[in-house]
Amino acid sequence: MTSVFGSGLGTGVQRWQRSHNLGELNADHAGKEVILMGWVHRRRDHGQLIFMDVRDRFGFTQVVVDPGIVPQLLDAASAIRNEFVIALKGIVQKRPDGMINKAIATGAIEIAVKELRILNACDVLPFPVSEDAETSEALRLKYRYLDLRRPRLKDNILKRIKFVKSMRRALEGQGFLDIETPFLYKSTPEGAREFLVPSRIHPSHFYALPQSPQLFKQVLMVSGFDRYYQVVKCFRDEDLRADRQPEFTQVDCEMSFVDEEAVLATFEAITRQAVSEFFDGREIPAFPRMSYDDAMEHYGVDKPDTRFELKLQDVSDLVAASGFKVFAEAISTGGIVNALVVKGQAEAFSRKDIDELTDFVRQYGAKGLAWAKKGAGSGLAGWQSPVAKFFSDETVDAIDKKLNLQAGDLVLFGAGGYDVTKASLGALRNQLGARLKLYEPSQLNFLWIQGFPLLERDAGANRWIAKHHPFTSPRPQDIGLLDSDPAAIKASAYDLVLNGNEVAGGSIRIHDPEVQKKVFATLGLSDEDAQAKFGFLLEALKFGAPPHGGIAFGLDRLTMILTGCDAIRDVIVFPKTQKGTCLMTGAPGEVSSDQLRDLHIRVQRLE
RNA sequence: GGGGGCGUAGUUAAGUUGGUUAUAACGCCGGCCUGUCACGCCGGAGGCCGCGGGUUCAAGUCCCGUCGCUCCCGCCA
Repeated sequence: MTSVFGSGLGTGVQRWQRSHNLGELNADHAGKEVILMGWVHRRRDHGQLIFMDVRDRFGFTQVVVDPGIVPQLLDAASAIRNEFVIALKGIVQKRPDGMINKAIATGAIEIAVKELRILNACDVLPFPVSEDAETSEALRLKYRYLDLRRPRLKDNILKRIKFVKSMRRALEGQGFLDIETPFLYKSTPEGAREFLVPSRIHPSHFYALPQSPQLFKQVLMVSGFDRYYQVVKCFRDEDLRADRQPEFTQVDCEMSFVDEEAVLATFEAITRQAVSEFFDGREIPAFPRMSYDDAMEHYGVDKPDTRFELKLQDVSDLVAASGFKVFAEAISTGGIVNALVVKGQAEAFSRKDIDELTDFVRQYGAKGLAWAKKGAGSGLAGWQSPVAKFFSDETVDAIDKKLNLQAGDLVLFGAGGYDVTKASLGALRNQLGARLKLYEPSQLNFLWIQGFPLLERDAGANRWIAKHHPFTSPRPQDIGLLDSDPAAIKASAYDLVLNGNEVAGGSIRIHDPEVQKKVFATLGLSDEDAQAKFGFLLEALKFGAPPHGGIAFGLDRLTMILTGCDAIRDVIVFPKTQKGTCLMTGAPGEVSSDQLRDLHIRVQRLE
C-alpha cells in the first residue's frame, strides 16, 4: 500500500501496540488516545468525511476520518475497502447528541483518527462477510476463514468454547482427570469402519485411528486413576449426515467403583451444571428416565423427543380379525398395527399431504400408510377413510374408544413387522412434530434411556452382535442368562437424549475377565480371536480391575442443539463435506510414489 | 450401495408453453456528497446459464450422462 502510511507494524515505522480491542471502549474513555487494529467491516464515504466500522472478534468500533483533523488522511481512507486490515491511532470522543448507536456496545463513542496504517489489503470477496447472507455450502467451506469471520459462525464457535469450558469445570469439580490417549491405535474392526494409517517401520502393518478411546480409558481405571475425562477426537469412516462427521469430538469419561445409578447421578449433575452455566444460570430440571422398551413402544425410536406427545398407540388386538388384509396379515405374521392420532388436523391434511407422508414412511421400509378422518357420529358413519369398508361398526367404535378420537382428528395407521412399523411411525412422529410446530424449539428436554438389550441379531450373518459394544456389562441380575437366553439380557447401558437426539451414551463395563470371555464367546469370537484382538484387555482385567463405567458425550451434536443449529458443520471450525473432503485444503489428496514406497504400499484400483 | 433437492454475473435469486439483446438486488469500478451507521445520489463494467452429449428450425428451459454441494435410507460396536 502507500508508503506514506506504512505497510505494517515492522521496520521503518514507529512501533505500534494495540491499546484496546474493538468491543470495550465507552464514554468513560473519552479523551483518551488509543491504538486500534482490525478489519474494515463497513465504510461510509461522505466525500469529505469517512466513517468506518472496524471489527475484531470482540466487537465493532466506529472510526471517523475528518479532514478537519488531519487533511491528508482522506486519500488513504478513500483507498480502503471492505475487509482491509488497518491500524489507527486516534482520540476517543463521545458521539454528538442523537448519534448514539444502541445496537453496538461501543455505540456511545467513536475514534477521531489521527494516523492510519493499512496493514493488509483484501481482494473482492467471494461472499459478503459483513453479514450472514445465505451462501452455498461449497463456498462457505472453501473460504472457511471468511465464513468464520461472520457473526453466526463466529458466535457458534465461541459458544462451543464456552460450553467446553463449562463441561471441564463441572468435570474437574467432581475430580475427573484430563488424560490424553493415543491416536495411533490398533485396528479392532468390531464396530465402525476405521481410518487406517500404514506403518513405515513395520511393512504391511497398520495403525488405526480410534473410533473412541474406549479401551484406553478402561485400562486407565485398572491403573487406578479413578476418574478420567478427555475432550478428544474420534474417527469413523462411515457415511456422513447433517449430524455426523468422519472426525468428531467426544467428551469421553470413565469412573471407578460405581454402578449404573452412580454413573447416571454423577453425569446428570455434571450436565445440568454445565448447561446451566452455558446459559448463564438457566434452570435445568432433573432428567426423567425411560426404558428402552417404553421408548420403542410409545415413540418408535430409542431417542424420543419428549417435547410433544403424539405417541404411537397399539391397536393390533382391535384389528387382528378385521377384513382389512394388510392389517390382518401383519398381525398373523407376528407384526403389529400402530396408530398416530393427529389431534384436530383432519381438515389440514389433503389427500396429497397424506400421499407425501406415505412416501416419507416408505423410506423406512413401510409399505404404506392407512388413514382415517374422524367426523361427527359413531361407528362407520363417523369415519372418512379408504379402509373403513373393511371394518365393522363395532371395530370402529372400539378404535374410537381406545384412541379417544374426537371429531376433526386425523388417524394414521402403520402395519407390518415390529421394527419397520415402529421406526417408520417414529420418524413420522418427529416429522409431524416439526411440521405442526408441536413444541417450543428453545425448550431442552433431557431424558435418560436405560435397559437396552445387550445383544441384537446381525441382519446378515446368523449371529449375535453387541448393541452398544462388547465391553458392556449385562445387568448384574442378567449375567446368568448368557448361557440360557442371550436375547433376554438387558445391558447396564444408558443413553442421554436431548430433544430427540442422542447426545451421550455409555455403560458399566465388564470388569470380570471370565464374564468378558463369555460375552466374547456369545458374540462368536473364538478364544484365539479374542486373544489376538483384545488380549491386552482380558489380561488387564485379571490384574485387579475395579468395577467401572462411563459415558461419552457427542460434543458437536450437543453444541449444535444448544446453539440451535441444524448441522454439526456449523459448530466445527473446519468440517468436511458430505463426501468427506475438505474444500479448503483439498484433502484427501494423492501422495507421491516416494511416500508410498516408504510405506511399502502399492496402489492398485480394485473393480 | 440406494432415493430426493439444488447448480444462471463476484454473491443471492428471477427467468412463463422451448422463441428477439438472459433480469433484479447486493457487491465491484468511476463520479458527486461533512454526521453516517444496510449512508445517499448519478453512471458503468461484469455471463462457458456446472461440464459433456442428444432432441429440435431454435435449449438456461426437454432427454441422457457426468461433476459439485446438500437432505435422507442403508451404514454409524
